[in-house]
Amino acid sequence: MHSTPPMRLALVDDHRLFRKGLLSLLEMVCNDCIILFEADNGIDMQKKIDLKNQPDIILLDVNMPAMDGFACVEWLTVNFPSVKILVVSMIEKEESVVKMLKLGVKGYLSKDVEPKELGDALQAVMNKGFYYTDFITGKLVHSLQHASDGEITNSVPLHFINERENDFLQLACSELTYNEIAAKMFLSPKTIDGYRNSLFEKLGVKSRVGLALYAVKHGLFKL
Amino acid sequence: MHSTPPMRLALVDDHRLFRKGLLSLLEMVCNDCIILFEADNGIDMQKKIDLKNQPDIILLDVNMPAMDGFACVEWLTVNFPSVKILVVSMIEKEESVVKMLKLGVKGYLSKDVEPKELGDALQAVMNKGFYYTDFITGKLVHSLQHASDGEITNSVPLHFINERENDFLQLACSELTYNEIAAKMFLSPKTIDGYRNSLFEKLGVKSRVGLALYAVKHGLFKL
DNA sequence: ATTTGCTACAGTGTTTTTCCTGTATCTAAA
DNA sequence: TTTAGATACAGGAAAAACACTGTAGCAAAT
Repeated sequence: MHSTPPMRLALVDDHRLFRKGLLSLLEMVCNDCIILFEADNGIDMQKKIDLKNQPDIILLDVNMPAMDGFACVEWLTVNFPSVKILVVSMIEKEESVVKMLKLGVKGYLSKDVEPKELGDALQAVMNKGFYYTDFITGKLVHSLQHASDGEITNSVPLHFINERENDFLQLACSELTYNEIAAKMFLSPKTIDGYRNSLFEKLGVKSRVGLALYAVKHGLFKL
Repeated sequence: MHSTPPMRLALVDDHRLFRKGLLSLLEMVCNDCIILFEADNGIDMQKKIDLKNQPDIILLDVNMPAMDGFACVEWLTVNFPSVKILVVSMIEKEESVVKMLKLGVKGYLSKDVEPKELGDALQAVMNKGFYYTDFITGKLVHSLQHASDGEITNSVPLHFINERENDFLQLACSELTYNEIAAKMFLSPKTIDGYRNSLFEKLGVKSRVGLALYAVKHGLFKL
C-alpha cells in the first residue's frame, strides 16, 4: 500500500482576501494538497507557473483585470494542456458557463457553494478528471435547447461581432448620439447605421437600450 | 489587569465560499473574536440578528440579492444603531464608497486587501470606532472636489428616486417604448415624459441609454 | 391661509433613432 | 471568373425620444 502523492494546486483570483480565505479553507477541506502558487490574474499566473513543477489543478476566477479567466484557459490549454482547470466564480451567466465548458474546463463552481463541495470537486477532478454539477449540466442543456442557429452545435463562437462592431458597441454604450459616434470613428453616420442594424440582428435586440443592456449583461461592455 | 471581552462579529455576504474563507481567516488574524452569525443577505440578517446579543461589528458586502448592503446599513442604523459596520466589498466605485460613508459605516475594505489589514481594521473599529484607509479618504476627497451641485456639501441623499420613478426606471431598462411603458403603468405618455426628465436630472444623464447604464451600474436595475 | 412638493398631464417643436432599400468597392473562395 | 461576403455609404421616411413651458389637484407643512 502506497500513499498517493499530494495534490498540487494553484489559485488565480484577483481578490486577495478571497484567495487567502480559500487557501485556509483548502487546508481544512483537503488534507493532502499543496499550493504551488497564487496569482492575481492571468499575467501573474504566466509568470508563476513552472514547467517543471506544474499544478494538477488550477482554481480560476473569471473576472479579473489584466487577463481574465477566458484568456487564462485559452493560454493554459495551449501551453499547459495537462493542467486541469476548475473555475470558481460568482458569474453564473449561462454564456460564461457554456463558454468555459467549451474551452475545456474540468469544472465550474459557484462561489456560493459549501466548502465541502469544493473538496468534492477537487477529488473528482483528480480522480474522474471532471466535476460537473447538476447546475452546470442544467445550464448546458438549456443552452443547447435555446441555441438559436447552432450556437453550440457547430463551433461558431458565441457571437461573431468583429472589431469595428465592437468599437461601435463601446461607443453605443454611452450618451453619444450616432452622429457623434460616427465622428469619433471617422465614418459616415450611415455606416454607423449599418453597424447598429447588424448588431441588433446578431444580438437579437430591438433598440439601443436593449443593445447596451445586452452588452453589459454579457460582458461585452464593462461598466 | 483584566482581559477585554471577545469581539463579537457577524458576516453578511451572499458568497458562501467567501464567507467561510473569511471565517477561517478571522480565526487566524483575530485571536479573540467570536462569530455570532452569518447571513446570505439583508433579509437573512434581519432574521438572525438578536437584540439581546448584538454583534460589535458586522462585516458587510455591498452586492447581494434580496437586500443589498445599502439597505442593510439603513436598516441597521435605525434598528441597531450601536452596531458598527465594516464594509468588505469588491465594489470600489467612488459613489458606492461615498454613499456608504454617508450612511455611516465605520470602514470600507476592498476584498483585495491582505488578511492582516482585515485584522487591523477590526481592531481599529473596536478601539477608535473607525478605520478609514488612505484609499477611501482619497475617494472622499475626490468626491468632494467633483461634487457637481453639492452632492455632498448639503445633506441631500445621493438619490431620492421614489417608488413610481423606480417603477418607470425598471421599465425604461427594457426595449419598451415610452408609449408602451405608459400603457403598462396606466399613465399618460406625458407623465412618463415627466418621470424621464426628472430621472435624467436627478441622475445626471442625458439619454435613455445613459439612464439604463446608470441604473445597472448603481444597482438600481438588476440585469 | 398660503406655500411647498408631489403627481399627473397637455401643447409644441426639435433631434435622434430606427427601418428600408439600394449602391460601390474590395477580397477571398469556388 | 463568377460568386459571396464584408465594409462603407445614401436617400427617404416614420417612429421614438427629448426639451421646454405651463396647468391643475391634492396633501402636508408653516
